[in-house]
Amino acid sequence: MTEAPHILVLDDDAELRGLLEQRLRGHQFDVSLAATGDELRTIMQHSSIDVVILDLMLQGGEDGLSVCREIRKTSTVPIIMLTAMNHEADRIIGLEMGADDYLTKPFSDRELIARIKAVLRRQGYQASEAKSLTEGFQFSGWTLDVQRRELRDPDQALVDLTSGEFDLLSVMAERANRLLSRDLLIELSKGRDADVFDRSIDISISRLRQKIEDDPKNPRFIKTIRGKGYIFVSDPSD
Amino acid sequence: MTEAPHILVLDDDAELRGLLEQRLRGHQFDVSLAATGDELRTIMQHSSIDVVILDLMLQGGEDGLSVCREIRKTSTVPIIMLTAMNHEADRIIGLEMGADDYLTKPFSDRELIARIKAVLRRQGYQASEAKSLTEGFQFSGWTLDVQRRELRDPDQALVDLTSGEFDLLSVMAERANRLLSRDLLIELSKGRDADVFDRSIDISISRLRQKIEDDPKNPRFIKTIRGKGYIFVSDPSD
DNA sequence: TGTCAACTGTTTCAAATTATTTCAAGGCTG
DNA sequence: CAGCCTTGAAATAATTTGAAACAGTTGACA
Repeated sequence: MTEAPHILVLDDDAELRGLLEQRLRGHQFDVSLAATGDELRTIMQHSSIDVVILDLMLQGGEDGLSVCREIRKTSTVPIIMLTAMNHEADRIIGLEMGADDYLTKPFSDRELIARIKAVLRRQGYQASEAKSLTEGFQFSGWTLDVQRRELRDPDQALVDLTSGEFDLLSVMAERANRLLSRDLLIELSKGRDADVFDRSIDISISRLRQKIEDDPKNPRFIKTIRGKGYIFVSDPSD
Repeated sequence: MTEAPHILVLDDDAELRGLLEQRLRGHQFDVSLAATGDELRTIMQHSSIDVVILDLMLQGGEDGLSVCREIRKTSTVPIIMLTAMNHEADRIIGLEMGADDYLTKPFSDRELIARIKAVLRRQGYQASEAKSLTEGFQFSGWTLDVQRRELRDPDQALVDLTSGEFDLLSVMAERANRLLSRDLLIELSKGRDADVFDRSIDISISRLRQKIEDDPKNPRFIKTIRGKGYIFVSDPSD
């Protein structure tokens, strides 16, 4: 029996906070509320959060995007942004900053719940990301075992990855279905900052594709987003 | 089980308002009423609306078209306009302003209900607009999977789209059956403002047509509206 | 009805971006 | 220390995109 997912809501509007709390509890979620970025930080340091709901527009010096970016420095928790306007620019910016989905105000309970469940499903929710560290990742029959540092294909055959390739794949699998910039990938997988002409990630991606893609020219898993980076598409649904 | 779609009616004629409310409720819709643009704004800010029904002719400073345009700045909710005259110009103007359909007064319940159901179906009614980001779009047997960034034709064959083509098709599918200006398309799909002589969208459209239209010279999905822009028709009847 | 200007469609080509190969430096193993 | 492996820089190839040019269409207006 899995426990209820724990949702953290950051919004400076007390009324909306209360409303969200009520609705989410009604749908069997655990809920924590924060009015400021500081409160959010405190809560995240002390409890295990499964989804963060962030208002794009906060009063005071803060805004949702910088909070989002900050969360992303230390966590891969799914983030859903709330936006006032349904403007596609918001979407692009939000997703580039590392949000997983967004919702336009006003929204119905139904919509919100659907999105929460969708991001949880997409991230392969298993009781608070505890699984990823201990057991690894699964995608379309493949298994990435972080402990043993082994990758197995759908026939359970070992796929020989170099250390660097394994690190890159881990980092991407851990952030599946998100846009990942080259800079971020270099930082996360190679532990150094990228300089302006750093294209080493392209080479690593290319080598990884040769090993895990059926048809490396038409990759299923590692998609290129021109001008932005890459997305590792995992597929909990099949 | 899905909730009843929520219809918002804006009309300054109290009698017609009451009549519409009664009829719509009789057909299992949720109904909200507004007599002025201000009322409409208030309601839209606080509840999640699935269809707006707008009278083209309002008294006072406002008219339906400007209200329509204003709604379109922040929302993709389907709009049905009511017009007094059966004049083709009205229709064109209405579509230009972003309406999804229109009805000439007088009209029967049956017609109104049919139009409402039609726009809901066209938008792929599924808990308002919640579906788009997480699930994707379907049109005439085709499948656009936003998550995987893949397009499949009716035979489920993968259609190879470039990053830019995919983005363009996504924003068009998200706003299917609406007039989309070049400027809007550039902003939404390329995330930048259009220059005066920017015709990059034409080229992208042309390339997209080569890939998804049976006969690119007589496109079924992507229609050109001379002097205005393009419309993505999600379910061409011919 | 014919003409013309405005508008749209398509091709061509070059710049920008991404993919892959080649190769050498450095690391690791035996 | 020789041989093999890994990695990334440099070079090269391939792809994507949009500007420019040209072709085709449409509709206004004489």
